[in-house]
Amino acid sequence: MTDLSMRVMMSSVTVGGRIAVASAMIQSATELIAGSATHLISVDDGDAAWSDAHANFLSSLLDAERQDLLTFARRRTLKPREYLFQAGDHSGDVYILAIGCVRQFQISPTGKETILWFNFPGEVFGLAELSSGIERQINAVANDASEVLCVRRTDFIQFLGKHPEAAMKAIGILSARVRAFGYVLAGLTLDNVETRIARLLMRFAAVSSQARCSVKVEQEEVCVNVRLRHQDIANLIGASRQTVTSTLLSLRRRDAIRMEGHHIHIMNPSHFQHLIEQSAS
Amino acid sequence: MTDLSMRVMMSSVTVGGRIAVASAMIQSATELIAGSATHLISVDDGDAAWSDAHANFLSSLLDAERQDLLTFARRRTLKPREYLFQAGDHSGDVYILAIGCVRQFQISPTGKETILWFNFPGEVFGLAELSSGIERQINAVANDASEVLCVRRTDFIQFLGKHPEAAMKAIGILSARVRAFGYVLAGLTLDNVETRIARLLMRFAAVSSQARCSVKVEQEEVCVNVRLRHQDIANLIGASRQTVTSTLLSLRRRDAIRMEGHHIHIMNPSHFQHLIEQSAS
DNA sequence: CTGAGTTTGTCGCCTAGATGACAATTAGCC
DNA sequence: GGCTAATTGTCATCTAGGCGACAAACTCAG
Repeated sequence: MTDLSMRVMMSSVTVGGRIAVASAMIQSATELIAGSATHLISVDDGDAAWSDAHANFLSSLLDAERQDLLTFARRRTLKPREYLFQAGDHSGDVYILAIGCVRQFQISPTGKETILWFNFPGEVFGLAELSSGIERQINAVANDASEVLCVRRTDFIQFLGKHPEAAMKAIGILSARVRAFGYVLAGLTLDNVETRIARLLMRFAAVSSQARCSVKVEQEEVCVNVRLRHQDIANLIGASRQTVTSTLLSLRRRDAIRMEGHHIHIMNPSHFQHLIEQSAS
Repeated sequence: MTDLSMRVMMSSVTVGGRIAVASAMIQSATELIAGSATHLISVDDGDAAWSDAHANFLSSLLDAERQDLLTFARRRTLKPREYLFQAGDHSGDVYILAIGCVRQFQISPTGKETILWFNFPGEVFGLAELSSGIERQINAVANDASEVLCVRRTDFIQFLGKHPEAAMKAIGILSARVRAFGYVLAGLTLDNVETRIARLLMRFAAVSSQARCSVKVEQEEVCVNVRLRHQDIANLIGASRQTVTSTLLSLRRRDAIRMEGHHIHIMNPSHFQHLIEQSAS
């Protein structure tokens, strides 16, 4: 497969009941082309939705489409922890993440944070408020140093109108997102904290870009290449920070995972998957 | 406002920070035109997403669009509890609910049901599996006697391609669905069972069709016109049946709600809303 | 290198809510 | 009307995991 054909490849393909996720990343800020995939991680079938939901919208576009979209785009650089938008804002932009990682979350009246989504390079977001000019309902903040492309809502709508194929892709991504949330929902009510954490890690491992993990990845081992504090994991799975800490510890003691600097490595995915299933009680 | 203009009215409008939901229903199976709204229920602003997510796709289409779509559609009648599709199916159809109520849910390996969504008349669903011809991930079953319009996936895609406006609407609905799930997610992790039930009732009250409630609705009182067993509520909010029973009982004893045959009436929405907020602890 | 600020690791206690096991109702059906 | 199956109401019991309160370990700016 040439690099060229890779450019427009969707990031997931179904292979006999399991899906092989080809993780892609934007290699150059100015080129914005999907890079080559180096690792294949198989995740649970139920998580097909998960990887489609994180699909690289930008690189799935045809060259002409992409070109057209980029003419509308303003580029914006974000420092870690810098807000892209906040609940209450009126900015009617649609965003595409070029580099980095953006966290989307809600804040409850009591100040608790619920993380809804992590955006990885190539993903579109901010579509939700696309309809009427309602104010933003959620918050988006850069998790790492990031670059986003900002497209005015009206321009984006116009773009989609002009390129039905692209609109179809947007619908596909959104649908996958809905399904992914469905799984999260079910998991939240049915699984215990350990299972929820384990599943989360598998998903992020499949979806986060592998390329940046400096440490040599052993044989089966996969890397969850997202900077996550225990508090973040807690906000993601709806548990308390303490519980996350001790669960993670227990997982480590059982050699299911390993810390490598600031990210987690899953020692043996298939074994880990197995562990998830039986722990589900 | 004439009946005619009503036909293409979107089902929600923003009114000073709160939204007034104009509940609409399909009055005649053969005509498929949105009926007139009789009640206005205001819900929490955060729930704007909720009503947009339940938007009446069919009646939001222009006449020409609707006509075009209907040429593709086969009609199917469902008895209560009859399956429309099941996890594992390969039916690549997109559905539009004409009459009745359809329940979408997942079954866990241990046999537990998680209800993801209730479809009300006019809603599109089954989009999720629209992308590649993956098999259905979830189950859909008629909650009441229902009628659905079935459109082959390829036809639907073609339809959207031909009518960018309609595609935009689909995107809008899907986005709202994503947002709505976000709220459910946050509620699930932050609120206790009483609050979750209360919020659920408010949402369903806003979204379910009012017209069928035979009993005279007192002054402020609103009707949650969906047939829900305690078990269903439990599956919807992720609680046990027993807890739902006793919580509902407690709500009744405090005159917050009232049973009317098989559905629940919320005695005083604003008071109820207040109750939700303070109970949230 | 240093000190403030953040993040992790550890305890013990305590409550919301799950679970199982019933009895009491109610609905649907012949 | 009468019978069965489904649904609701009630308890007593048990536990996962929340919460507060620390100490230890890291991070990073100056």
